[in-house]
Amino acid sequence: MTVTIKDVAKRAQVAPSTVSRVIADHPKITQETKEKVRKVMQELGYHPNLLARKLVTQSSQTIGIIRKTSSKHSLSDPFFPAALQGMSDLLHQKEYSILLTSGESDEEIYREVVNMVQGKSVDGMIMLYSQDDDPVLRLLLERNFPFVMIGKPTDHMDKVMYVDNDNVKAARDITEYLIRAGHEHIAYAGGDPRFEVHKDREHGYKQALKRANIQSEFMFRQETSKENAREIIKKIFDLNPRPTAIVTTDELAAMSILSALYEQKLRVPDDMAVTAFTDSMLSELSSPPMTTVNINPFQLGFEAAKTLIDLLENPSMMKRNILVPTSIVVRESCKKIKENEAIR
Amino acid sequence: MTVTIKDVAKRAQVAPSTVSRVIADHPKITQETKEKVRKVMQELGYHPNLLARKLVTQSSQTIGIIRKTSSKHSLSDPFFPAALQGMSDLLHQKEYSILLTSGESDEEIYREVVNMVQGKSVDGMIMLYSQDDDPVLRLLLERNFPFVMIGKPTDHMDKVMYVDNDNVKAARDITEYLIRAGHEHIAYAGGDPRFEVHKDREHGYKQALKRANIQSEFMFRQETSKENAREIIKKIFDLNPRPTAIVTTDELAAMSILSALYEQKLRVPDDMAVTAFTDSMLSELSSPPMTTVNINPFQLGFEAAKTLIDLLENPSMMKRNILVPTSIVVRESCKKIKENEAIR
DNA sequence: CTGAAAGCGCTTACAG
DNA sequence: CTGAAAGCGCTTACAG
Repeated sequence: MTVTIKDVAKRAQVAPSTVSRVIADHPKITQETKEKVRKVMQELGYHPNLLARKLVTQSSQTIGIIRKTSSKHSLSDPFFPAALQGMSDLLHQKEYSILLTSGESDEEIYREVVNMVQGKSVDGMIMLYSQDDDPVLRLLLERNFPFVMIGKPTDHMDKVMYVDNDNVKAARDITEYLIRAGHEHIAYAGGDPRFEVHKDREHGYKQALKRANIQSEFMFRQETSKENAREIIKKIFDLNPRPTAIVTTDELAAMSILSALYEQKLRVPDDMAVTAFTDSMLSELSSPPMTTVNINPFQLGFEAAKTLIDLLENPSMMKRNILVPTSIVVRESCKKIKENEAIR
Repeated sequence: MTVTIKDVAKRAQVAPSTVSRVIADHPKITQETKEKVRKVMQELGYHPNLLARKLVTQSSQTIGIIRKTSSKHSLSDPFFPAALQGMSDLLHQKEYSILLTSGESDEEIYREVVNMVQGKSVDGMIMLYSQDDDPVLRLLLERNFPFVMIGKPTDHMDKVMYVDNDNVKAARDITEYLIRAGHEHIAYAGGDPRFEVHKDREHGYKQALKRANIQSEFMFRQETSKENAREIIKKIFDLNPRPTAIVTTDELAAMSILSALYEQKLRVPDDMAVTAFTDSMLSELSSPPMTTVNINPFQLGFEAAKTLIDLLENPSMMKRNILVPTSIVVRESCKKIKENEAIR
């Protein structure tokens, strides 16, 4: 039923190997034969079987993407689609396909990765997270399998290539921005510190306070769902002195906080300043639009893919890590504290 | 370097075919041989080469997902990740992998699909959209290639299996909801009517007005970016009589509208009622939380994948289309118009 | 219950 | 410049 290289060869009266070379546009085949063979391919509607090619060339031209889907939260977080788009852009350009993990639990994901790696389904992998003591990371390292991490490895720093923001700096910057705006009591609502990214951002927040000689520190570490946001707001407004600003570390968290404040009829930025991370359209479209750390998720994805492809094309390449710069996009969710108010 | 079935066979002193059967857990192999072979597989760290298996079984155990990435807009729209998660869940359960298209333009996407289909990289496809006069659809149909569409086909209705909401009804429902709340002048801000989904929703909106004997109709069809939203709001407030409610057809559009209203210091729902579609976390987290048509995107993805797998397992199965029910989730972005006001 | 052989559809040294 | 042959790593009738 399906037409193979042999059928083409027979019809064109050449050897299968010649057809194969025509497909590859091998320079040593005459223009004449090429044309003859191509004509037959047309006629027969021939299309190469990629599976067969992959088997013999031992290369899948496919990249696996490992994502954590654990929290329901992350489903709507714009980071994933943006980073995916960045990877997708570069990989498409290089003619690589994208294979996605679909597991929920850590064990499932681990098994999928084993399958991809050992089953030769992918030539390389991109990890979309960095986590303490991660079996997936260990496996990749053990097998010496090409991969790039988005985020900073907690371990084996010298062995893994990664693409990341300077998250310490990013969080420090936004905190300092608030300090410059006159805020002295600043709360932090971040994520699970088992993930490196959150460790770094906590760190940056603390650094900023320290440098400004601010003693008070208010950390909230649970996933910032709407319910948790309510609690956080409640707690914050019970505090004395109470924080006048909240640093959050993703857009959904920021929106949850905005929402909780709205419920309490508290105004942003008048009653409370709020900042976000990521900077997708959400920050622009929220009410009020949010002042946000733009971490360039598209670029993170793009550079990760690029680094991985470079590595595959040149396996002995020097290890290199890439820091994608961040910037603060000022919108309307923070305002200056008046001098006299700042002192109270 | 890599250990193959032959290596295992040699070490276990059996034939390669036996090893193959052990892997497949063939019932006619003695427990004894199975154990012996499995032990050797362990020792050698054997893992089957999936590529080879796929070539010989002529099945890739992979599903291709065709998505339009054209508009930048769609990058943050929560529909895609939610539907992806639904497909992912089912496919993972059935041990299928997911291959994503990465093309931007229609031509690129088309070429990718040709490659997947002809190159035997996927066993079936899921189309995440339905569009007029679509070459991709034509190709799939011509090749008689198994696929399921999310959305309603514009053509060849009898030949394509699809999973969809009843979008006419969904839009009618939400419009009627507003009418029941006393709104008489209701604007509609929807998307490009080349996509079937938008045609249907326009239709539903109009139906509701007609049934209620409402003459005034206000349609805005451009992609509802923040800028367009500003213009829409401006136009609406110049209208006389002016609409008191806006039906939007996705969450980002709704947020844009909310944002434009916020800029003008107009209050929702007091000055304007706004409704959304999809119902991800966004509708819950916006300020105010939005009354939304829940289209169950996860379920759409899940059912599409399920239908496709059923079809692959039983190619002669009866064509079946699935309608995923929608419901209105009432939150705070609409309120009743007072009787006396409703009359003006 | 197990083995030998053929074959999935390609590519790539090796010859000539 | 082109062909014959071997091989990528599996699976699956066919025998016995």
